Amino acid sequence: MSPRVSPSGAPSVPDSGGPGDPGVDGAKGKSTRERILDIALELFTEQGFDKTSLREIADRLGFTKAAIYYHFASKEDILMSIHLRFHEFGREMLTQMGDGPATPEMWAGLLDRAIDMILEHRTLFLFHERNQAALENLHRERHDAEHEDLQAKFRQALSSENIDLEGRVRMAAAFGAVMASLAVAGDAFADVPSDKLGLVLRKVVADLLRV
Amino acid sequence: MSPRVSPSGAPSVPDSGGPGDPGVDGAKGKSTRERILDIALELFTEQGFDKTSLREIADRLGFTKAAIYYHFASKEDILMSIHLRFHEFGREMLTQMGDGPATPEMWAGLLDRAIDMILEHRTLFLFHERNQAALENLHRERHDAEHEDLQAKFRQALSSENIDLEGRVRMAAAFGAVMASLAVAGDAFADVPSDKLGLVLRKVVADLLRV
DNA sequence: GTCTATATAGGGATAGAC
DNA sequence: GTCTATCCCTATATAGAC
Repeated sequence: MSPRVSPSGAPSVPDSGGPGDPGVDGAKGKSTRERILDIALELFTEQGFDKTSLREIADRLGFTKAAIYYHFASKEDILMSIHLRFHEFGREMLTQMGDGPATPEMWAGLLDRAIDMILEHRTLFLFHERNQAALENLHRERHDAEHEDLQAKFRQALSSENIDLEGRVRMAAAFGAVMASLAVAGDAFADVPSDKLGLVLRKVVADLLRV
Repeated sequence: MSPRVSPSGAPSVPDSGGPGDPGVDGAKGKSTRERILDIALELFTEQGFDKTSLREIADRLGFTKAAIYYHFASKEDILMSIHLRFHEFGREMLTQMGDGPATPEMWAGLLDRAIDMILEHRTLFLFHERNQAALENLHRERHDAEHEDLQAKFRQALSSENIDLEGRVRMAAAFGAVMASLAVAGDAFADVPSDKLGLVLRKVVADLLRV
């Protein structure tokens, strides 16, 4: 318990990963904190969260595991930080949905954005696919209100009274179709240019939702 | 190392879960081995493989964790045994595919069967969804030739030269659509009767593959 | 900001009694 | 077929030096 606060007063901004924000030290690239997150994302995606030790992460970066505790309060804190990057996208989707009842048209628009996001952050989405268990444990402990909202909205849309069963199944199916094509079977289409793949997927989604 | 062989000479038959094979002891239901697998499947699906200890499994069954080692050589052996149940379905799909090039029609037939299987063994598929990382580690150690075959065939179909990109994406999408509707968003459609859900899904798949 | 050294716990696995 | 007792290792996490 008694989580230690990150020493740098910096808020946990959604680091876009771009070459934007300069590190605290040299003018050179990313801060140590971000470098830890990058390596962690890579290893967690490859081997899974539980099978990856802090030692492994530290070794890759050239220092010892204890040093990590300067930047993060715990191993779970790292997991959470990565999850937060992902969460940004969810928030965007949420606002886009508004609070009216979900319609197939809206869903199509949502997935349209999602396709771009997934294409651009493939590993991040793959990470979520492959670490569902660890992430659920995370939410069981820390009750993230924001996450609940998102999840609830999602489920609500999929159980909406206004839409018949077939329509709702089609919505779920469209979502799964996108995820499977981009994240899960990712390396099967790895050589396909993103724009081309995106184009086909949009067609598939439109077809599926009949819009 | 030096894996201990299961004492009961029984081959690891694909226990269908039915009330078929009587236990060794009383005429009453399942053998201890199967009861362990059932509880393990439940806990692994709920909390994840790594977050579930042998102690937890044993507690649920009313004995201590050491007793488990009479039935299984290791914790991974339990994971493997559960995975083998799943593998039966893959094998069936494999033979159904034959060795000719995959066509959308064949794929539709494949998914037609898959829908039934998933509907009937939802938790088993959900388990696989949520423990992808642990399962991949399993295959990294023990080189399962059969599994390689299945995986290879799957990828091969998705990268087949005979089918254009859109066709292949549609195949991947169809698969993802089914998985998402049945396993991932499972509780959203939990109250929907299986036959009704299956019917809609078949329609969606046919639509998606244009057959 | 990064390090060494160390505390502590929990989990997987073994040996052998009953 | 199930149990107790125990070994051993790894991993998280802490304290505090540089």
